[in-house]
Amino acid sequence: MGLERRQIHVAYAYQRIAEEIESQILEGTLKPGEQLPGETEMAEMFGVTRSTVREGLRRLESEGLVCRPTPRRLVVAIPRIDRLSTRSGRTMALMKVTYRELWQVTLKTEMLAARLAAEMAKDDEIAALKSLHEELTGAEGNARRTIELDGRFHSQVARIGKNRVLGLAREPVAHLLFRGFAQIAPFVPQFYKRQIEAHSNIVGAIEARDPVRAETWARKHIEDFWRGVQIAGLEDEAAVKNVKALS
Amino acid sequence: MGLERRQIHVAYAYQRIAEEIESQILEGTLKPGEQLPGETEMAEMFGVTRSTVREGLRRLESEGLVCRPTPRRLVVAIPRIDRLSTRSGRTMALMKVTYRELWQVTLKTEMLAARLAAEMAKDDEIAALKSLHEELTGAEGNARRTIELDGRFHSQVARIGKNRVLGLAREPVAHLLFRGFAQIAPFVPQFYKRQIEAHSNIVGAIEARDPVRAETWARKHIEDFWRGVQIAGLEDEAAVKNVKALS
DNA sequence: TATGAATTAGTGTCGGACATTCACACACTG
DNA sequence: CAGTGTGTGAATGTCCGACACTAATTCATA
Repeated sequence: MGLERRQIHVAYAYQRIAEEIESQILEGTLKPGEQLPGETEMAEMFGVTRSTVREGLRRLESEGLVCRPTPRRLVVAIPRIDRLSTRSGRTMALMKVTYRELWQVTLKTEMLAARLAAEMAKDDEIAALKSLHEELTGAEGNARRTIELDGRFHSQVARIGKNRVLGLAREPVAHLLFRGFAQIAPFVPQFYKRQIEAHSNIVGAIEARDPVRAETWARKHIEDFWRGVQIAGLEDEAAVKNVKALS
Repeated sequence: MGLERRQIHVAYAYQRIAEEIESQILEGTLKPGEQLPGETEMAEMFGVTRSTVREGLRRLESEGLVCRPTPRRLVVAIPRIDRLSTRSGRTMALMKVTYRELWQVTLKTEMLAARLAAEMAKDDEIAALKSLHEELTGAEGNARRTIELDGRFHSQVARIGKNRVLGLAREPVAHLLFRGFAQIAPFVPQFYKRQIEAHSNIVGAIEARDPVRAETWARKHIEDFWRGVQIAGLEDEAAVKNVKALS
């Protein structure tokens, strides 16, 4: 039986400022796009110094809830997905997650993405996908470029599926996993061709609006990647050595 | 053909400070747990004022790369998963993602979580799961408590699976989706019982180390949830009305 | 009306200041 | 020696005031 540890947390002024503004954004009192008053004005609004306001604003900025298109305009914003991705990616890297962990999740997300894409695809989206695919075909042998284009290909597939939650969830994971291509390719040179072929089939299935086939090929594609991971002996290896190199 | 608009971005001092420290953390020069110099010291290290350093630090703090257990200790940290979750959750709420989007993803994550749990479970983890399940059984009829315990149940299942990436990816999504329970329960009172039954079966399958059955029950469980969503007519409804209420 | 110049106001940064309180070291007690 | 009290110093949180630079706005001009 004991004393519960409860946060006393007599929040500092700069924290309360941040929280206050945050609240108003989340409540909807402040709407995305709306412009906030100047620092000086806020300072006297909240009864603190400008320095204190600024410290609070830095936090909101970093959280993506406000942004400054130019130093003079401070507007309410919706956090950008890619920023969140970066952050998740960094965290996973710092946690030293393994290829196995990444792969298990990616297998599922990419299958889902492919299926949804086949269900939802519109012609222009397919065209965009094809053009990406062709670019990738041309990049055969170039690991760096392949990784870049592969990532964009899969992102595009996901985008076609019109599921923003999936987009949010898969992005950092897939990104980290596919980076591993660089470590695998030297062991399995035929990987380029296999990848291109799998992508072809995925595109084909999406174009044919065949969700099942799309999902199947996505599965094959990602399973194939796992084989590569195994050949390279990376299963339980941390997926990212040098976290810094992520950006 | 034109001049590309490229970010000129003559970074401000406070940004550079943040980036510099960030770099050193990501590179590994600064290791988690390590303590940083005082603000004054940093200020003269970087040749700026303390105010400027502070603004930079606020960003790092908010990113979770450093934390202050007490105002006097500033230590390098690994971003906490729950903080990331909060942020993703907020973003999804602000984006007004639908139940459909959340559900499509959750179906897959929870199936995977259940399967992995059945493969990896250790006895004490199962015990913990059972105890959670009993608590939930006792909460029948209480929506708020049910949501809380249901969330913890699913998180525990995921934790048993020993896949941190899955944990990271599913947490905010599942959290948001399951909150919908409160809107569904009034329409489908028998939901409490169905949920308890499904959880029982999941626990049973995990205990029996039967991945397939675990996955199957997880699927049934989440599919059932979708039926609830449909009955309540929420399919394409934004999953979170009042973002603020996310806590 | 559209273009350019002038004005103004606000940001980024600086330096200094002070109260509070926390970290560390030391003394004290059992 | 372990564990508890005390005291000192230092660092934080907050404040104030100031200035250069630049971007938003206003005004003048064609």
